Amino acid sequence: MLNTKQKQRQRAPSKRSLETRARILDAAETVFSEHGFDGASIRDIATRAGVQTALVNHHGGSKDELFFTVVARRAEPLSHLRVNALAAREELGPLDLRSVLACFLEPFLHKVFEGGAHWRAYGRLIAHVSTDERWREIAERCFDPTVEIFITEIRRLLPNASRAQIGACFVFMVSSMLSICASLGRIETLGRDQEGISDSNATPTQMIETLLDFCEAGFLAISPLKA
Amino acid sequence: MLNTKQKQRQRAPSKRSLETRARILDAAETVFSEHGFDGASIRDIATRAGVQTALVNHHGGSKDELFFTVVARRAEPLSHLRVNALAAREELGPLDLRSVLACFLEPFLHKVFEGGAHWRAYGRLIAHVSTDERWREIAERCFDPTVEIFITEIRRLLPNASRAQIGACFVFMVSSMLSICASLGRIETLGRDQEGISDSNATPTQMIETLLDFCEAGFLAISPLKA
DNA sequence: GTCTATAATGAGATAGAC
DNA sequence: GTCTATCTCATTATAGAC
Repeated sequence: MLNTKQKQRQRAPSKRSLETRARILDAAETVFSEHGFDGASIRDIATRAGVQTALVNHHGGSKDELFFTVVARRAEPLSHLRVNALAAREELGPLDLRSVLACFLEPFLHKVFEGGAHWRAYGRLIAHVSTDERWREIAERCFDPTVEIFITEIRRLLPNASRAQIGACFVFMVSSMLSICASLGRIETLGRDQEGISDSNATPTQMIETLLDFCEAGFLAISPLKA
Repeated sequence: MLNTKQKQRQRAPSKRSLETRARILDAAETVFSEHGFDGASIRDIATRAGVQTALVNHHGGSKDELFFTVVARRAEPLSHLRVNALAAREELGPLDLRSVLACFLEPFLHKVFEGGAHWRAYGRLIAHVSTDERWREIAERCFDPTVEIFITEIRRLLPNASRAQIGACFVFMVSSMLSICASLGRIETLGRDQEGISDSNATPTQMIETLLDFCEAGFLAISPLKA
């Protein structure tokens, strides 16, 4: 299903073609994020992009290929942001656990909160990808190389935790991170009391801090300090 | 979409009818859990149940109604397991945070790990429900009454944490719990080193303990002990 | 590259016989 | 309650004109 070979382009595509392609990918990102893979239709995508359905196939290939392209498109810049954040932090002195987790979580969540509607849609899209075994291969190809780098750092910082525990906690952390994209409304609902009164407006910054507090403490809890 | 009114039954359904209905709901549960709502087809469900497609509509109503029925069917017994666990634990003495979280997480995860293929499928199904805003209403009706009980207890135990923080952490916890259903394979992959060697076989019991460690510490981290 | 038109398939739902 | 047969509609994908 995931035949993702690139077509050999004979010539550099025209500017107009590139714009159309970008519009189609943007539209696909939005529609996939709202309805999931099966619930999205090429027609919806074409309508939103303002083109004909045939053009979606022309630029995006099959529906499967289009989905992969949309997920992969932002995965690479995201990976760079994460790795660069880690490298920049390493310049400042020895890494601690919280910094490592922050370098993984913050680039993504900053984009989701402040990167505009496209990144917000992308966040929901990745939440879909993460709950469907069908897209495991996409997740592995797009995200696991970066994840391995961070897990290696965490293992170094938590030598007394087992690999299985660290792997499990990393998945817990990613799921929690994605729940901010997929379930923000639910977080806000549960943050109110029965009269619907919230005792604090949860800003994006506060939400990221809460997630970091939660995950940092969670990782430390599985690492017995006395070996 | 979520018109869930019950048909007025004129007569008690026959035993055979009830069995057919159960087979259809079981099949729907499996197919929905594997392909999501949009990816599942009434025809798949009928084939798996060994009946004609018309029978699926007859017993399950529309596809939407069928989906709601499948999610709600196990939500009620699950809610009772959770509330009963909390009540039983309260008999033994004052509640602590870990016990409250365990009474929420363990009934579900015990069923997922030991309750057979149906509960395993149900776990994956709920993971789907939780990442799709479209099913918020189902989640609220089926699960939020129980969630409110547990959040009330947690607030009592963590008086210095804000409601917003507790709500967020509860969503993190639920997401982490569901990741065990939806991403068990990914947890196992990330728990190995690059040679594919795992340093500990993660049993269900160990995984539940890891999740409890992670979440308990996470909640405590957002509760400043000195007011 | 872009469009119109259509092919080919599969979907959910239902009417009506038994 | 169950089954056969079918209706109606939406889907992906492509062929071919411009």
